[in-house]
Amino acid sequence: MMEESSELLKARKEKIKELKESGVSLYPNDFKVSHTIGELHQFTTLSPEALLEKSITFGENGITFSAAGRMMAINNFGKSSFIRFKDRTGQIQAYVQKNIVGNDGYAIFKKLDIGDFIAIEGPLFQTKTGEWTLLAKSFRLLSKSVRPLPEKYHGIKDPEKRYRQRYLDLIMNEHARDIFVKRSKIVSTMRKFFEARDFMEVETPMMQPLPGGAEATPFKTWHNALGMELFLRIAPELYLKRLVVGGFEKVFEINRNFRNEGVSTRHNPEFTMVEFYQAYANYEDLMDMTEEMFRTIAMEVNSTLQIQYQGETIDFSAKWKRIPMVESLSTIGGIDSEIIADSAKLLEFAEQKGIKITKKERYGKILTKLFDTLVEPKLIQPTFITGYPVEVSPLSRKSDTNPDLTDRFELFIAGREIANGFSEINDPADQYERFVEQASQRSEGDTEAHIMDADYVEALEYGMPPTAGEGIGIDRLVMLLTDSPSIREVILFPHMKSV
RNA sequence: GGGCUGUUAGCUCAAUCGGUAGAGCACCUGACUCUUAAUCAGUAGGUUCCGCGUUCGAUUCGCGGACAGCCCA
Repeated sequence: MMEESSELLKARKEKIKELKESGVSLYPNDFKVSHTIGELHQFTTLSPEALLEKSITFGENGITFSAAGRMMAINNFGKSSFIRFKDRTGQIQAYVQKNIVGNDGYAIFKKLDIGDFIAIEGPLFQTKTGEWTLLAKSFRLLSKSVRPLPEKYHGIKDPEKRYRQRYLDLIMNEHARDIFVKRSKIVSTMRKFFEARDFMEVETPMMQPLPGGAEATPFKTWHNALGMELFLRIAPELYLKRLVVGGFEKVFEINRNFRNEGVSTRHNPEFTMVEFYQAYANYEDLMDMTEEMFRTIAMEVNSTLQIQYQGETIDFSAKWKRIPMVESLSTIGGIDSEIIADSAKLLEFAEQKGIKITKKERYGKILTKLFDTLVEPKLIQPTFITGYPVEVSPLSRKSDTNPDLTDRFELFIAGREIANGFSEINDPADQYERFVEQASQRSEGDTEAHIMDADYVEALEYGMPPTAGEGIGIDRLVMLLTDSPSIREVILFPHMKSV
């Protein structure tokens, strides 16, 4: 890359040579800032009493501040210049005058470029338009940039470039920056939410000998020293429940899962989930807790419970609906309840709708597929769908009132699944049978069916307290709270094909 | 996996019917000590994503490929 030689790069390299010859250090490492730019702006809003108390004075003879940041704009006037520079907390203007920094100093200043990191030392004053500005008594180059930044007004727009060179996106697009600041806040708020409820954060294996806890195709890898195949985890679920067996009654893990699937506006092969497990709780307790959590996060991040998402207003405040899946198929999906009740008619109906059903797929799976296409996209407001069929819920506890259904829910917002929770199976015999059933579906060609995990069943045989657990897709939650149409907007470095 | 669209200067975008590829910003030179996308004058900057084909001539038309965006499964 360095040997690339456009006119622009040549011009910068020439300047670098001249700066070096003037004895200017291009990459010094000894400068200390006194204040962030955000703090400087705060000072300008203080009352006269507060300023007096802190001994802060403004104007040409005011006290000296030192701030540093990346130069974003230069307006040059021959013998003086206005510049804009920014740090993580904001942007401020500085005024550099030849008669203050001297002829030699100004000559060096003129060789600096947009994109360079600079330190300014001097007092704050107001320009004739009232803008607070740092008057440069002195300045210093802190780091030279060699490549020009994207255009100052239009910035960088090409999505491919924004994702591959995210640093440019973050420098130029305030909105992109805000998304990731919010993302960080969402995760930290969530973490505090759990800690306040006596949950313990844990880390379980990302490399697993048996990939489990979800229905998905895993990535494979190889451990040389152990001489064994390992899989990147598709979910932490089974390990977290082993911890509940071990006596950690409230645990959570916020981390990456990996699924060997295509990429889309909703899918990235690695994505972040929180999973949490609580002993002596059931799936209904978790629905209550989920509502509370989402409200807490929304208030912390957006200061409102009315979420604007892609033109829709999503209301987090009202009590969220809880609808059994079978009921939703008629009331929302518009399927006649007689058809739903009859397995053969249902199959016929699904085929009419163009939904592919393999011969071996059972009633519960057909229900789920119909739900995915006819109901899910219509669930805009937060809605818990409950009562998932046993066939598609190999880790969920069977309902006491209907053994074909499980004590499970999924949460849908804006037509997307965002959370999945259930009362856990703690009967080892039941779990073993479910695994056997999954294995048979696997042998019939369902490559995503769950793998028998005898080690996990053994753990259950030592006894697990009644427990409920849930997973929430962090990326999708961030999409919602930042009004982002694509998952790539909320992942710093989304996966792209190599060029 | 399928369909549609896109790829032109560092960035954002133009280019008529197939006829010497342009602009703004950035860069460079000059003027300018209160600008706010500063202004004014001038200069320079191109593998038009890659390959093949049609043609006297291809950014433009055709075929193949790469990457990306959107939609669908």
